[in-house]
Amino acid sequence: MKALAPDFYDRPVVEVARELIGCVVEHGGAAGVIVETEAYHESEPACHAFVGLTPRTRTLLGPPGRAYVYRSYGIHAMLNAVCEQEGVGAAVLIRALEPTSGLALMRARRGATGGSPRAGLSAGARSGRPGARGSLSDHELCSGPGKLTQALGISLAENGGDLASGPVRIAPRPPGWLEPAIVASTRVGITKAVELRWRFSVAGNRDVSRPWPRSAGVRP
DNA sequence: CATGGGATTGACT
DNA sequence: GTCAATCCCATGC
Repeated sequence: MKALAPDFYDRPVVEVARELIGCVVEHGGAAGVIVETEAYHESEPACHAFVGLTPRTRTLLGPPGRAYVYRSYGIHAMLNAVCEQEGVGAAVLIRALEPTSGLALMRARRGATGGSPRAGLSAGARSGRPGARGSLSDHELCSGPGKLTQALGISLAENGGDLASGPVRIAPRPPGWLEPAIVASTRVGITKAVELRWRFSVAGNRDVSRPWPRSAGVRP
């Protein structure tokens, strides 16, 4: 699989966020097409790099084309692609994938421990719902930033890795994804700079993490 | 050194 | 809709 070169990421982060839609993320024997992204830039307060260089933002301020992986809510790993020139804190958060290969592996990882502590044990069995565990649908595997890292087996150990050489790799849009229908909307789960429409997703795709707000103008 | 807050998810009321 | 889990790290004494 041919990966995107570092210079792909060396341009305005919002542009890269849009261009990454349709590209393929691969790790741990599984892969999926990116269907949702968000851009973050040091010039706005929702970005971790807003505060400048700290141990946490070292990768974020480093050279483009690297993976920035951090832990969220003490539980989930978040995968970002570092963008813009070295010294500028900017990254694209990969928020959702449409699974394309290694689905059995994804399902195994998602069903196993590693996500929410409660996921797995008590879940489905007790609620009586058939199959809350062990039989996740394809659309439940990678439809969220924490879900996709779990499905691909991406952990904090991958922080700083080169996205061209791996272990986490990103490849260009495959045939059939050359011109995705992209919708822009506001970012999810943040409390600052909420007005920026820096979230991009594939219109109508079933693997996105959350429905589109009315303002996005997507027809169901 | 102590504290507080998340770029979330899944279970439960 | 509400809520807890859980840990890294930025911030403030």
